[in-house]
Amino acid sequence: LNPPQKEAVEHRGGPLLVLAGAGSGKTRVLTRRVAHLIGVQGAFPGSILAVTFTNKAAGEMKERIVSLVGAAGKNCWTGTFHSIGARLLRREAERLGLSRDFTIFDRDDSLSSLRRVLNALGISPKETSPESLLSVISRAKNDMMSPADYERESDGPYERLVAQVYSRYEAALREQNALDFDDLLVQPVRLLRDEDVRQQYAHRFKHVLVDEYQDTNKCQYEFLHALTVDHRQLFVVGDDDQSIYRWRGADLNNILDFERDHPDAKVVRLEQNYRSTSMILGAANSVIRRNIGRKGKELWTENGDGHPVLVMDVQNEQAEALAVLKMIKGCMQEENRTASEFVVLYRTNSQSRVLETTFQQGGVPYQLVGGVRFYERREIKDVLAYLRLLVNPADDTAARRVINVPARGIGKKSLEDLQEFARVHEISLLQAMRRTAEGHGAAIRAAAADKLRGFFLILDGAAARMATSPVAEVTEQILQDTDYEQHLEKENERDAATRWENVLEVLSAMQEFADTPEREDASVAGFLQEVTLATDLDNYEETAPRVTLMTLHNAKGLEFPWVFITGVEEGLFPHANSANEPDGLEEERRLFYVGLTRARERVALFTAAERRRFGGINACMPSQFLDEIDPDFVERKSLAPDYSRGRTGGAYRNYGPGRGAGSGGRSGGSGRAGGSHDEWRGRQPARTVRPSRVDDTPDFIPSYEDESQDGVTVRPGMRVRHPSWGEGVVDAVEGRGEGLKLTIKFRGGVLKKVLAIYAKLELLG
DNA sequence: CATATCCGCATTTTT
DNA sequence: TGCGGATATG
Ligand SMILES: Nc1ncnc2c1ncn2[C@@H]1O[C@H](COP(=O)(O)OP(=O)(O)OP(=O)(O)O)[C@@H](O)[C@H]1O
Repeated sequence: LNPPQKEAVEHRGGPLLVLAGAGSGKTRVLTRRVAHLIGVQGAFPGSILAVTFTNKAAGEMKERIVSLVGAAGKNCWTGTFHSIGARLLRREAERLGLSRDFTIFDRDDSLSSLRRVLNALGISPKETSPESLLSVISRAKNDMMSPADYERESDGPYERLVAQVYSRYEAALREQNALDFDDLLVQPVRLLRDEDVRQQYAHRFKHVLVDEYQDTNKCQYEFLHALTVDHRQLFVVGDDDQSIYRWRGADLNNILDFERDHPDAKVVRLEQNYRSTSMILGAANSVIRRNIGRKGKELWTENGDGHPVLVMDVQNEQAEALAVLKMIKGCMQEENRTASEFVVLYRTNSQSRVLETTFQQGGVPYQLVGGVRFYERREIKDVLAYLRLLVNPADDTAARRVINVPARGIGKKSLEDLQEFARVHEISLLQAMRRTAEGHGAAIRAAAADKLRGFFLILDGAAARMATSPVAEVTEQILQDTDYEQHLEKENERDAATRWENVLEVLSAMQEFADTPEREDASVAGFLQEVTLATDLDNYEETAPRVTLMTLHNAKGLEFPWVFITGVEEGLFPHANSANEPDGLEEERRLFYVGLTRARERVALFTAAERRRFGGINACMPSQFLDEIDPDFVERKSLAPDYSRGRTGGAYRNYGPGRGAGSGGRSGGSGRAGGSHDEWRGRQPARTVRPSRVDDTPDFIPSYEDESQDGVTVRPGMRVRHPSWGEGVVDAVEGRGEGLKLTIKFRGGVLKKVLAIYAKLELLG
């Protein structure tokens, strides 16, 4: 630790803020602080509450503590705000009038409940989008506004509508004994408004520590305040330049006003960056300097200059993916790097698709973080819905989910009738279903009622087994009884196998959960909770020999030797929608800063001339952020500018100025410097099976052999040789550029379809 | 009521 | 382009 780091770690008395830029060791300081509190200042592990940004980081911190002080270390509370909130609420459920078995609703469940509310209010989801309503409500909750508060302050017809929906939505959740994600933050604050409870917990948690403080919201602020207002042992670390969650309610003022809110606060600044080369740091600093209202930090490093940030112009997203792939392959081969050293970052999840397919075809293993979460997949949620009903029979959302899975002849109409019956009799949907099955409920068709009886046979059987058997076994029986595998096949033959595998994975997760000794909450509710709060990031294996693909948001707090950022184009990054939000551009810039500062050694930014979006091809302009990087830290390169039908592509060519792209000279868009297609093609050697490297390829672009032929027009009838299949004749040509596929007839009439750039083909004529 | 097919819309980012 | 909701048909 350097002196200021040490000062922070060893600080005694009063609130402390470590305000420091990227890679300056904030997280390290936080971890060491916990160790110091226990090891040197004699704090009990049980008196420590440490909030981390992921559950994984929380687990690692706890492990450290346990290795430091032994089993007692388990008594400290570490976790994300959400998981800590959930844990607190399970303990204190009755005080809030909740049952201990409450269900945590994910976004899907919340939306489903909201849709039902809209339906009951006669509001058409077409006119009023449930998604945007939910986000408004979520925002209100994170700002600690109750439905009544919202109603009071509502202005105009839309807000009045929101107020009404919000209030009904909350009631719907309470009726279902459910909490949404935001409740996990809001309800603990409500809980701590009871002075007795507050004192009890404030007394227990004598040391409260928070990582990534810049992205806390009002609600989290109040939570921390309630716990620390008396003893003032609040230790937070953060970087205002890395706040990227304003859109979900994060309040930068929490960190900006820390000193004002805590007059007795000490602020420690860390200015030495240990992560990145000075080129990368210089590039990142030059970008973030453009934001206004910053605390302002000067970062320096003892690390060497390193290499400039590479800016690559490519034709389209396919060329982009391929270029990334090739660079990674080249580096792995020639610099002996492992796949785990690379991360590919992007602004939107949809950009991962082309990367995935390219990596698959190129045989490079990857690890996708984010996107559709595992436990949000339909088949998984179906299975878990049965468990949810066993734990919490009031969970109408789960009931709605499984009522017709597998098909029981209960469609829209019967469901409506059942829900209406439940509403009139003030019972849960499950109870309405049971009464109907027993013959004194809603009037639905006899066949459907019969199927419902079958449903309860399964559910009640499972409930009975639950007392004696492990969850995994109970679930397995449910799957058998419902013929779920067959259901999957009937539904969609193509995906059935994958889906079933996912289901089996859940079973093994249950087993693992049950087999892990000394769990705080080993109940089924505990399992469901863990699963709902788990993110991909928690399962992320940083040392696995795979390239990481993830959004820039998910990359916060991580570091990699090599960072690729794709899609650095106007409208995508910064995202067009950000223009609608106040200070949206600044937040995008912070996100860019976060991306750049993940890198230890090298950064490559990609900007495409065109990109497929919604099926159409859109022309793209390079992102303004590229111009904002100080030219001294940039090296600009252009890849083969254009591909035309029937020619395999791929050689790197250098068109741009070697250095200092600056702001001028970009008006023509990117990557089109090569003139017309024919002209360009005409200049290529007639036949180059293994082109020598383009001379001016700078040495920091990994040198690799281009595996495709370059500049050759392939036509049906041409003879080729394949290393393993021997000689053959091109039968058909489809696709273009990097996606060029050849159907080749080999000896014996064997037809093979190959991607030209990967098949090591030799052209014979 | 289930199934097949069509159409329209979407992509910002996440617990 | 691809999914999910809406509509038509059996
Ligand atoms: N005093 C130090 N000596 C050597 N290396 C250090 C020191 N402090 C931190 N590091 C290293 O610097 C890197 C960044 O540390 P850390 O992740 O804690 O920074 P951070 O400020 O939390 O970064 P960010 O805000 O970007 O997430 C890590 O690899 C860490 O091991």
